[in-house]
Amino acid sequence: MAVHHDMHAPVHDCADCPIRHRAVCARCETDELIKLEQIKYYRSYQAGQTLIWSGDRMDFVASVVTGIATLTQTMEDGRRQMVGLLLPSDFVGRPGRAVAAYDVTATTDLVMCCFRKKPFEELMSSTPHIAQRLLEMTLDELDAAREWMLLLGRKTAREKIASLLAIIARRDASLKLKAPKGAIVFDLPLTREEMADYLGLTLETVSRQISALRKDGIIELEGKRHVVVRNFDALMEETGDDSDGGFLV
Amino acid sequence: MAVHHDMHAPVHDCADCPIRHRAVCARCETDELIKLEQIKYYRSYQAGQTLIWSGDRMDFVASVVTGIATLTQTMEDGRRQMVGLLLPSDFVGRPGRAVAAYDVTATTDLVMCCFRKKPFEELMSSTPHIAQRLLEMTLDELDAAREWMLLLGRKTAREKIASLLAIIARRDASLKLKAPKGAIVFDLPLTREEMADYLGLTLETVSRQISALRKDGIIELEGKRHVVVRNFDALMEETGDDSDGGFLV
DNA sequence: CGCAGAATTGATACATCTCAAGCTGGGTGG
DNA sequence: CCACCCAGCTTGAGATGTATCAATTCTGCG
Repeated sequence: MAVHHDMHAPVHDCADCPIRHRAVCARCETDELIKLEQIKYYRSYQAGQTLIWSGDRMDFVASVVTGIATLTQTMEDGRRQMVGLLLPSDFVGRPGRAVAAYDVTATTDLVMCCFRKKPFEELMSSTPHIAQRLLEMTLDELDAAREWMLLLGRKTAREKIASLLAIIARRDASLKLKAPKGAIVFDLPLTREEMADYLGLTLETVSRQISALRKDGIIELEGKRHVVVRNFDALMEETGDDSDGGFLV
Repeated sequence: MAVHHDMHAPVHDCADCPIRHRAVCARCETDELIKLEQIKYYRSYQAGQTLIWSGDRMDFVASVVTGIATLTQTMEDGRRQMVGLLLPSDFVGRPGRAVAAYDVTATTDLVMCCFRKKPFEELMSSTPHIAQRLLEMTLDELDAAREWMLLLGRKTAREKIASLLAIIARRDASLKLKAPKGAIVFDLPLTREEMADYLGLTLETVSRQISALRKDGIIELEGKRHVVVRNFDALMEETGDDSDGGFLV
């Protein structure tokens, strides 16, 4: 059993799992969980590690348990576009596909709950709860991708930055279950270059626009990564979105 | 029974349906088809008509039978981004969602096979074949959306145009089951403005880049819409994609 | 301390947008 | 039958936003 560069996390019980109610297993009954438990194993990766390269054979699918990973596409000449940001409970891999379509990289230390692909596929056809949940999650991802297409195709650099900050702020708030009262405070999980790859910009433009938002009092920065948003509505104004948007799901 | 602006096409049998083997019903057995048949109805729309507005209540889901439709998002100030191109067999609507997230517009005359949403959802949980096929189609759409994100975020105007032409050419070839020998000939199903909305460009830039590709001998034009591609590899060179890309599915 | 990666800032180049003027082709009505 | 019209398209000239290239400046860490 070769332990390459990855660390192995302690296996723990699905019942205690932090993503139990949101991941692909969310709908499973106890007996279904037991079957999943038999084919699952945990894997840990260090920040910066690329877990999967586009074109690799994939013999597993997985859920992000903790940490953040990215999905990126790269062109021959090196231009890169991030096409997905994977947060805890998000699903990686495609049942029925043998080869990875994107690079998957850990931007923070990362723990994944992996399922061997073959048994997972068999389980999927026998337990509709898994397929149902996966469909729901895939539809959500498709909506997110389409919102991102609007951003990439039509928004200005400033709107792109504001949109990304708003998304991170909102997610962070929902994770902490914080009331939207008072200042929203969070850490950027991405470097400037990663933000650029996500937004279809250069890192210099990202840096300039963040500075501009800071000068205009929309955000405050403590260090490079720590962001304070005192007036969330003001930030939303900068995103270019409808004021009532984002409540469809 | 108010027949608004839409024409009603003659109802026909699923067995004769041109999209029978590719649509959401592709995996259904005869008995499942019978149930679907009971809740389906056809609807026709004229080119240019918007079938669904973002925010509308949706009481049905549907498959495109013939014709082409688009999914678009619009910002408050009128900036528009197309986020989907719906071809025969593609699925419209999201089970479990009450309200449309995008505008759906017919760019050609269009026939849709509609299912009342409630019964469709019930059928979905009782017949896994439908959910399975829908998952597969949604995953394909997600891949397409992600490829489009690369285009929107990182490709030049010329590469965007070449990519769109290549996609249309390829689809047309696969529809006609034509050998890739000789010239590929097709009609653009979109106006310059629609192409611009798809590509995140202005219509002027679309027009200029098409002219440039014509001057460079990559494509030939007969009229505004009819395109001849004598050397498909030369067109592919202009897309910026890997030469071996697009064979993952 | 000092190094290296990350980020900022500046000056300039350039791709695409914007605004504006004509062109084209097919349909319509006098 | 011709003149006109109009939507769709093309082309031009100039403006502008972002990329590119190039210095610095931070920041954390060995």
